[in-house]
Amino acid sequence: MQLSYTEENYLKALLKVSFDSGIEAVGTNELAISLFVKPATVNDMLKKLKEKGLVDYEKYGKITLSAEGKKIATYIIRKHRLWETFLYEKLEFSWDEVHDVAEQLEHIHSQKLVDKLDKFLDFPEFDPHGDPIPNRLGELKVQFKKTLSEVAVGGSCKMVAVKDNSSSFLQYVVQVGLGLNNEINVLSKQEYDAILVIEVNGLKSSVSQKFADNIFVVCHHCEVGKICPNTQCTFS
Amino acid sequence: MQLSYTEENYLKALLKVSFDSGIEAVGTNELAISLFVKPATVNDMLKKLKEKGLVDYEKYGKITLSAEGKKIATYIIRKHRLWETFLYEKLEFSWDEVHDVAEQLEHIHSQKLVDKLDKFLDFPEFDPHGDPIPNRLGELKVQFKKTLSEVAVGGSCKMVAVKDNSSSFLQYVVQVGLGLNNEINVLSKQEYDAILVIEVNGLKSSVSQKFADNIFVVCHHCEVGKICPNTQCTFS
DNA sequence: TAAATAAGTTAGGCTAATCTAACAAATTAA
DNA sequence: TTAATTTGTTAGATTAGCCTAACTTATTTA
Ligand SMILES: [Mn+2]
Ligand SMILES: [Mn+2]
Ligand SMILES: [Mn+2]
Ligand SMILES: [Mn+2]
Repeated sequence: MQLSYTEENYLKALLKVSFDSGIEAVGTNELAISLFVKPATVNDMLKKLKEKGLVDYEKYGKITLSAEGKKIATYIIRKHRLWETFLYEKLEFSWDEVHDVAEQLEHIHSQKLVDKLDKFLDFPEFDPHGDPIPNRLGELKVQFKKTLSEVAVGGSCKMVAVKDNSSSFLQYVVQVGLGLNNEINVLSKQEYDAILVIEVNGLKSSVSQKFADNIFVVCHHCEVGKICPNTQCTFS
Repeated sequence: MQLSYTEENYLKALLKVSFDSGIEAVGTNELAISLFVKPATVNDMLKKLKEKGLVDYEKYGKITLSAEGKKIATYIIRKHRLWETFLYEKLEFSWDEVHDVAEQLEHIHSQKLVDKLDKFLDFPEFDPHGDPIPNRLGELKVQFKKTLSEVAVGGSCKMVAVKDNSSSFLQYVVQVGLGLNNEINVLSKQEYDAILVIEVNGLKSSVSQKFADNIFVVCHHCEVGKICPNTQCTFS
């Protein structure tokens, strides 16, 4: 089934919104916000996607992806993250520049291109933002993780991913000396507004709750797909 | 000016048709054939492109690209050929597979991507089909060349490009043992139907006039951008 | 040069993706 | 449990890119 650029984006948004909210069933308005269109527009498209068997949904009910819809959405994510990795690893893009270009590249239709790109990059498991890249079968590594705001004062952790992929946020992350796999010490937290003082590679910074909510961390002994050897670890 | 996928294809077709025919001014029907649409459709688009200052044309007159239109069309060609080179050189695509994917990739909007890709490929001057790749300034290497059908019986030459980029033709070229920079000896030619007997790396094959019209060749002493040291050379 | 043919244009219609405005159903609060 | 609010749907319009059928202009050919 050859889908349009737009149809693909609706499927991807559905997967992303349900993943981010933690709830499988998604509403029309929610989806409209995520796609920067009006609810009426979403409603039209939903009818078409239902017709094609890509979403399950009844009038006034919640929306979920069908098995086929989810497969396609996952494939789009796979392409997006492979392209981000390519741009970052091979073309010297910085991690805040890759997303917008990948938004375009993810819609190129060529199975061979995706497989060859995957091989060229040596089958990467994570993209430049720490997000897992689905493999040919749609499987991905699940990382047990918390946000930086959940880490106790006095504790330390390792950054493994970012939640917000916007250029402005990512540039800010770099500014406080942070990058993937960096150690973070949480020195103190304000009662009143939850402002955190953190230390990264000797550099101390004050960051907001909002900032800390968008940084994913694990215990610094944690390894992907394994049980953490640290018996005190509260992440896995 | 951010153009649509379709508008870009019209500009590219205009450049290609005028280049292939050797005549700058192009007609509505000609363009329609090349784009697989109807003349009426071309007419609609022409009005829009004229409005945007990308083509010069008056009702019932011939069509030419404006300076701006030509610049954009050349940039699309640059992207197309860089992507073909990437697929061929880095992702193990064969030369008959690259064109269709490049037709999609040429529409990705990112100046940085193009420049970085160019650098990653070490600023290639020719694509896998022997076509010149315009540089950042839109300049390209012009190769003096003839078609294989113009070579005299008993003569020899070197293949430098193909005219037809279709998968079926390119596969046929490989089948007779030919590739870029291979030496070809023209052993004989039939009076009646111009069937040629050629020899490539010791392999003899009979090829049609149509085939020979689509193979571009030079003298085997010729080098791009230089005057051939062979005083007998009839190519440059 | 007049008729025939080719080339180009116009009018009107279709579909995909979007919108606004009005309406209907479901949920929440009083 | 009614009223208010939120959420979702429908009807009707718009734009880009395409079409067919009918028409007009330009070019050939007799
Ligand atoms: Mn991204
Ligand atoms: Mn990412
Ligand atoms: Mn090509
Ligand atoms: Mn080419």
